[in-house]
Amino acid sequence: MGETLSRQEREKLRHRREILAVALKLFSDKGYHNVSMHEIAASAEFSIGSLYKFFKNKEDLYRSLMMEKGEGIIQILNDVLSQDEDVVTIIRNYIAAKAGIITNNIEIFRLHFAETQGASYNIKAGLEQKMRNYHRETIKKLACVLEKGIRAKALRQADPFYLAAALDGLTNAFLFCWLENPDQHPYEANVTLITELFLKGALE
Amino acid sequence: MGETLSRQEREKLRHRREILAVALKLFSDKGYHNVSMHEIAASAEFSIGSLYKFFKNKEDLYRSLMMEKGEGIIQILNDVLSQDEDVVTIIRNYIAAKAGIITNNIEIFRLHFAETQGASYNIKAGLEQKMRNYHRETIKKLACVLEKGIRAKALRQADPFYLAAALDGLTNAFLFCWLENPDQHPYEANVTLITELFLKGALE
DNA sequence: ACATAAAGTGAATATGCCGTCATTTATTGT
DNA sequence: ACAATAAATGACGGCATATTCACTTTATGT
Repeated sequence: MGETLSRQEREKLRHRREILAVALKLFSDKGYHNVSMHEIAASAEFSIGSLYKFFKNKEDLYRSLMMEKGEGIIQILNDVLSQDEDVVTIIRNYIAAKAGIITNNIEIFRLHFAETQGASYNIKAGLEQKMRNYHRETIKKLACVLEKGIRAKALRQADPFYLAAALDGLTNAFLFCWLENPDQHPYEANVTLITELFLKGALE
Repeated sequence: MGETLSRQEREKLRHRREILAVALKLFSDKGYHNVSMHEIAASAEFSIGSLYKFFKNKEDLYRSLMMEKGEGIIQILNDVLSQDEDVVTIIRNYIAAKAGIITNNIEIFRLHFAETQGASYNIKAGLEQKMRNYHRETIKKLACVLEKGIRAKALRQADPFYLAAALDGLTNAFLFCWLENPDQHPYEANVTLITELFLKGALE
């Protein structure tokens, strides 16, 4: 399909993206509730009215932000988990891929963690549900990969879902270290340690 | 010190605690910003005016809530980590203790995760800083314990801080499973799996 | 019984922000 | 050059909610 967009349409898209980028920065710095539409408008150098031409309301803006970034991320992880490699290689690739994803999306993650975790029926219920499902799906996909490893007697006999959750948690731990102090705790430098820890444990 | 409080003083404290309990419930259900002082007042069966007799403002109420619960929790973990036992036993006790703590404080954790993670300078800056320090201190204390294990050649040669972070992340992963679905993923049932995974890894 | 203090109340105030819409400015086609 | 259409503007209405304070009720001490 030769999606030929007119200049005007391309400009419009660019403006939309600019607004989203500004909003992401502000939200991730200050939190959803502490950023006003006026502030976003001013920061993006548009009028408030214009914001409402692009997005139905504040929630819609937030929703668009999360969904559009989120889908790209899921895609990447899915690709890694669909590779035709042996389990250990895929695990290593998964750990490494997460590094790249986070590096390119710190703000999104900050925001996601700030607005989402725990609170079950916050506003944006539908969206968070969807994001959570994405996450769960990824974990499940990871679990499938691990299950093959278990059946091949490469991995320990255990519920693959828990193994997947464990790997997810392990990587997150290092990611948090890194988020708190990017210079002192570079995630990428620890990919090997994470892999080793997950596979062989902390003993000896 | 025989802190003899008059009946009136005891009542006042009780009222204060009741308000905090109600606020915790509401906050953890709906998120800080989606609960009004009026709602807390009504739910606690006090007038708004009374709330402001107890707490300077909404933020002060929240702050009190987090600090008072938080300090108790830190205390428990510190105790576990100060036991005079071998490393592996302490690790197991730590994992188990976390189960108890979370069981008794689900709301606090929901709330903490919802309001705190990631967003670096949200409101309540001072408080979150303090909470984060508490967490860091606990991790450090855990790291000290692990370091002894490393020196004794019981644990793998690695930065003890990272090992501590890893254990923290691993337990959190299971806690999240449990938070999302308490019946299907009881944390307590998995203490052994967590310990095994941390010590020996996923390989088999 | 009475005075004094403490606890409790809620209408009223002040603030801040979401979202609208009548109007202005820019762009396109003829 | 000139409609006709699309994009952009920002003052303003309306609403939710934090906080105050003048007042009422309850408790305490003499």
